[in-house]
Amino acid sequence: MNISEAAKRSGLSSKTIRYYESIGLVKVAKRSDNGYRDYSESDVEALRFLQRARATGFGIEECRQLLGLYDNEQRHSSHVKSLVLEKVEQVESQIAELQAMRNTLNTLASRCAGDEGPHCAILDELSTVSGEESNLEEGK
Amino acid sequence: MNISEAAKRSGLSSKTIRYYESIGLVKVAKRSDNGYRDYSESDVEALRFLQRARATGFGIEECRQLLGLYDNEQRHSSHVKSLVLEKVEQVESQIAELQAMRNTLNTLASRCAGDEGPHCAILDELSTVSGEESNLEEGK
DNA sequence: GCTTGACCTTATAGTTGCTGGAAGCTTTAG
DNA sequence: CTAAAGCTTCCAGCAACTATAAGGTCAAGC
Repeated sequence: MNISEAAKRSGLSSKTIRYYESIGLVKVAKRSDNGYRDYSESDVEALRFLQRARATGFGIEECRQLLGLYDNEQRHSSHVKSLVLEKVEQVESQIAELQAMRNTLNTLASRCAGDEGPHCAILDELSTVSGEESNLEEGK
Repeated sequence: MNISEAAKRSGLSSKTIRYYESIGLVKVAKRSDNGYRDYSESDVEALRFLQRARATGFGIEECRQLLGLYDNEQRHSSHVKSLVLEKVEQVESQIAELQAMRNTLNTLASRCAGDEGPHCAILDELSTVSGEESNLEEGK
């Protein structure tokens, strides 16, 4: 099957598939007589695996590891599990960062009248010299 | 003051300050006789504003808008507030995405024995054809 | 047989927000 | 006087693609 069919079935774009090939994340596709890439079902399986792993938050290099384990009959499932648990931690710390941001933003918004006038507590806070009594971080 | 002093006071790096100048986010700094950039207190104030806004989650283009409002005596605080509230929404949807990811990862991990054997539910799930009864998304 | 349009190919550049390094000034400390 | 630190500019690179250009191929319709 041609690349666009493989794209449709894997959920990746054709561009992304070529890109993954170019960085060696998937093996080089075999070519038809016309020079087009030609994919088999098992190629699509690997592509779908990647699509899922990426959507689940794994980076390219982590996908490379996962794919290596996927292809390795000698793997230990504990190894796979630890990659996943490590990723959970990373995702959780990202969540915490974003929550802190959201709290700061909400605090800023709550202090601003949001009217026709030019005075704005948000701008005041953003320009405040660190160390002045603003307590922005505390989300009061 | 020289750039490294401005960097220290604003919380940005010298590189970042030069970068902001190069993309027109801050006005071109005036130069001393030796060709070094020379910053005033009010320059530092703008830089600090940017440092805060970036840390609070605003992108470069959003910072440009905020800075425009900061410098505009005719602004309406409602305009600033709506920028902030829009950002809150963006941050919240990012949080939701990451939480979904985390749930998926936890579900994956919980199904994997994590032992010496090669069988691994995580790899099975990641390679499952969409539409088969896995219910990964539902985080069961 | 020819055209049209969809699909394929490669190669290159752009995205975001910086960071790092090279090569070459000036200034400062010993 | 010399060495180190600090400044300058410009170019490359990071992640993970996406967009664009310029071209080859294929299937359908006339």
